Amino acid sequence: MPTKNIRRALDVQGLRVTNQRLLVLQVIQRGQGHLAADEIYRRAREKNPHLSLSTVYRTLQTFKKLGLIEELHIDEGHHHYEKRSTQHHHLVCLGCGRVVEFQYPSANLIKKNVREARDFEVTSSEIRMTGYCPKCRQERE
Amino acid sequence: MPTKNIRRALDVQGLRVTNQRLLVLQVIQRGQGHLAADEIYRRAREKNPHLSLSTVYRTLQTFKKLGLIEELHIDEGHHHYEKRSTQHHHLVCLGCGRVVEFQYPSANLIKKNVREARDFEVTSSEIRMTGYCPKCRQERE
DNA sequence: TTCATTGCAAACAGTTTGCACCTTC
DNA sequence: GAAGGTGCAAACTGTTTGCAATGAA
Repeated sequence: MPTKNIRRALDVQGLRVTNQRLLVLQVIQRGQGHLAADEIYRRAREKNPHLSLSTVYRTLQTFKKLGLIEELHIDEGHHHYEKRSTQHHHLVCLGCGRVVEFQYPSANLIKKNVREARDFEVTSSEIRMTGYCPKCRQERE
Repeated sequence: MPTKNIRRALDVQGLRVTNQRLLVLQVIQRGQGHLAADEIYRRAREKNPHLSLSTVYRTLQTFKKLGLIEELHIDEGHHHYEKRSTQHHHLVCLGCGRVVEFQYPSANLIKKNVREARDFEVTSSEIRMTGYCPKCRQERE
């Protein structure tokens, strides 16, 4: 997402464009999927060692509300964030913790069905599977 | 699940059958879906006021490992637990927090596809959607 | 100049752990 | 009697918040 769009997204809400916000967003964009807050913090601090962790959290909440990023509940204990993009889902290996993303086009169909069957306005959906990747499966034997 | 089966499940692992474990499991079984740890604690204490919260947590971990219950990541901040039963999924209302369960038979198909496409041994899957229930949708207008 | 935003430290919530005592087998 | 389980309090982890200082508009 070019800077211009971020500016607009913030502007519309009367929010200010700060270095911290631009930096956090940059980290998330470069980070290819599901970063935890403390990892975002770590990476962002390489560029701006003054950045505080609470700013990271506040920024993440802000971006979430703006719809710029999505919050995932991949594993226990903490959240992950990633930029909002083409819908994809997550496959979590219980052995090594690796997270594989996969597309599943008919997820939209499920969404539509649920909407109709339950009269629920669905704003987001996530399919999350856990199991063992080929490598960990081998090691378990 | 009758007591006999619980006993066996524990027995097989060399684990002991204690009042606390039976009590926690009973609460979960009666609790019809997704209880948070502190709610389980609250309910169990009505029967045994001596029960400690850490025992509840330890018991939940034990049951999870045994496959007697499942841990869900429905919302932020804390986990939910429910007895392992017929596969169902969750629809979370962002307005009132209500969680509606729904069945989705073709979830198994997705599972199978993912297994084949990714060579991933899938042990569990959850579809989680967020949105607004009819009531909250009305109120938002 | 004004008001949103930040950094810091302190508070929180949920969960885990060490240890002495208790219970199941 | 031995080993596993429990209760308690204290520790931990991830996240949030109050407040004074800072910086974008």
